[in-house]
Amino acid sequence: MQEAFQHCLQFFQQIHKLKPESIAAILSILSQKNFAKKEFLVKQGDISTELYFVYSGCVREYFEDSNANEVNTWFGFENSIAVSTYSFFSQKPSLTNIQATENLKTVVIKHEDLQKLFDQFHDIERLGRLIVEQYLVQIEEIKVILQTLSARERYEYIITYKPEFIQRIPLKHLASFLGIQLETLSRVRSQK
Amino acid sequence: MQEAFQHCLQFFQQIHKLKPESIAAILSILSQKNFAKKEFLVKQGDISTELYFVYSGCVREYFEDSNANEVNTWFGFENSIAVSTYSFFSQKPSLTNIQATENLKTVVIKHEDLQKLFDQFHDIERLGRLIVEQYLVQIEEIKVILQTLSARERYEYIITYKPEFIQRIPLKHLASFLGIQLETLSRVRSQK
DNA sequence: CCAATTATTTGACATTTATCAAATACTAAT
DNA sequence: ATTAGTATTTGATAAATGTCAAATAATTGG
Repeated sequence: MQEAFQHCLQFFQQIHKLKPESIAAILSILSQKNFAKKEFLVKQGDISTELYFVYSGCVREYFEDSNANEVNTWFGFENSIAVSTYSFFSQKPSLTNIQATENLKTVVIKHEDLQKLFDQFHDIERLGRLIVEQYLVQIEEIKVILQTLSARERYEYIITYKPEFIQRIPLKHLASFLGIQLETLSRVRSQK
Repeated sequence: MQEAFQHCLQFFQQIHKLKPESIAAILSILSQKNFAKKEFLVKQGDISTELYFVYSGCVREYFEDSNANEVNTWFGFENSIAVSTYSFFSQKPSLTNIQATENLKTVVIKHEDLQKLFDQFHDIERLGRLIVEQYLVQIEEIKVILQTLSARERYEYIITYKPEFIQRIPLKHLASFLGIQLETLSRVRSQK
């Protein structure tokens, strides 16, 4: 049995316990995909047909704005789900790229397979709902950060609540995630 | 048959068609609640046990920050669902208030009843998942606004994509929603 | 190890936004 | 209509952040 699949399953079961048939069904649709650093899981403009459980490595989600600046919208590490939400949910072209920022091992779930599991297994649909609920609450938290905090306070929030970001994400990416300029972030850091 | 219930049901069915038994089950748990302007649907610190479909009127969601400033996080008009997400999902104390900003008619769904329907009817659980997915995408949109746009651009976004906000929401509330000061918003408006 | 690239810092200055104070405009209740 | 309260605007100034340029530091592939 694949190590990565087990981790993925554990991730799910921690959110919602599944019955044996559902577990078997999920295991039957999982596959594994590895990405080299800088490879893309999802490209802006493409329809995202897959969702990824990050088993090891790190990804970033970003888009290019009208001035071709990259705006980073999300970072994912081990034991998180990487998905271009809008595209995966609506099956319309993705607004964002998802890119490996380290060599990456993922477990893949295809949209089509997942829909079938949702149809067949009520408890998997429940799991899906709960995951989306959790994801939503996390995004709301970041939204409030962007709405209310100064550059310095945003950085302090990261230090306190997302210390792994400092270790693993280049400041250039972190800056746009926090909605500030790289130089401002650098200054805020030095005056701490 | 209550007018408001029908509207609520239509709202749901537009997102996901339900089977007759599920419709009947939903109708059996709906109730109606009206709020006078300034009344609270949810109070910061309380556990939110209800979700509201706004039939008429307008609500705002906000919290008080450490300096007792109000930060508005969401506005809801007719045909939307007002819910303190974190609290309703987790059944922990709410981080936000939800308050009627106009006299308000709502259809109420109790958390406890909803969980029972989720257990009993797979298609209602599906509906729940789809609603959360839509809500999430909307929040991500606002998050990007806060992450990337200047005060002027934020205001222009509202004018273009949320014109009803200008009509129905006092600038004071809109300002904190956009993460800018009231005076800045006023100036941005005058120089257009 | 070295060269080339990429990441981060620093400086000078411009621009945007916040802050504080006050004036004006609007609204709702009597 | 009048008054009190609330909402919005305006002005002067301070503070925060952005921009552009360049220096320094770190990392990576050969």
